[in-house]
Amino acid sequence: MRDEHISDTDRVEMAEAGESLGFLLRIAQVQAFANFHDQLGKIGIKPGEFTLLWAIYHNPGQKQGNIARTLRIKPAHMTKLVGRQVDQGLVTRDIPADDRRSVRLTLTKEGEDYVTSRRDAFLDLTSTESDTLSTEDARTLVELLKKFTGQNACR
Amino acid sequence: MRDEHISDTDRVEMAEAGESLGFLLRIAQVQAFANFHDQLGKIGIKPGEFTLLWAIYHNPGQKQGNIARTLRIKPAHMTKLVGRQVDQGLVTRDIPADDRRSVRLTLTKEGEDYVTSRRDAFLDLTSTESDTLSTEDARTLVELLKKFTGQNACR
DNA sequence: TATTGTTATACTCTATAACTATA
DNA sequence: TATAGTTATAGAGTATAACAATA
Repeated sequence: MRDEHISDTDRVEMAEAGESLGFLLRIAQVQAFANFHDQLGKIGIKPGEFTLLWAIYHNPGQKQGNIARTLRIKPAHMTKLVGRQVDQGLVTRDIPADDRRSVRLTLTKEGEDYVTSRRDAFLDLTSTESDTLSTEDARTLVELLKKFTGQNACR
Repeated sequence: MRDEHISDTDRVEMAEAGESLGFLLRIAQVQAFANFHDQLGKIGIKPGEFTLLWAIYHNPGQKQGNIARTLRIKPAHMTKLVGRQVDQGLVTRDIPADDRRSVRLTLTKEGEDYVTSRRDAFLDLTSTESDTLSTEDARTLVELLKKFTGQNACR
């Protein structure tokens, strides 16, 4: 099974791992973020941070835990992320009377302005990420990823 | 465009971002790694670490930089990763006479044993990652990701 | 001058567990 | 007892820039 030779070209062979979903997803994600990051940096957006603001914008008053689960952010990290955005004046925390354990998140006026002013740049990027794929392939890829992650299913 | 209501269910709406390749790739990767990590942890494998050993195993004597580029590992981080594996006695560095700037990586006997003993467990996991997809969909997804990342193209 | 890799620093994210307070 | 979130700590990964050695 072992490649019994010394690599003499620049081509790196990944054997069975080259067919692995986990491996390919990691590579693809890093690649998508490379484009993403380059562009977003210019307009002062960090992917993770903006995605969180985006989620709160579209789900005002949603429970912190639900947003964290959707974005696959761990509770401990979520606390820090939210805290940072509260400090920046972009987000407010509210403790609802009906369940005083939970925290509901809403954007401040500044937070809304932050999102709306960067919305177009953000969406432009997320839609033009796939230079190497045809429109049709990109759509199929997105649909399969949605299925895989359950983002289109009820939770 | 804004959702003008207070979220009253646990469902989190991502609007246009829910169609974004970057967003979905991140979610998918975290999800794939959750399964992956749970299982691999039991047999003492870290995904990134094992993937690097796997790449060296299949490309003995390959230049460090080429492997790093394939795995999308940054040079600075690669130096540390390789150093750790050299310290563990799994990898050896060689400076070739024809280009004394470069480093060629090879597994030691211990490194080869490490990979071969965990090979089946690793491949079992990478092939059974996709519970939520049909075999056909999983195959399509893998092919599209390969196309997107250029893993099947020459470099 | 350009390339290969190293060092150093700071930051982001993850993993884990112990903890508070509420239910 | 279970759930929602917090705090604290350690580690993994990334970004960046300055650097040495070699081509």
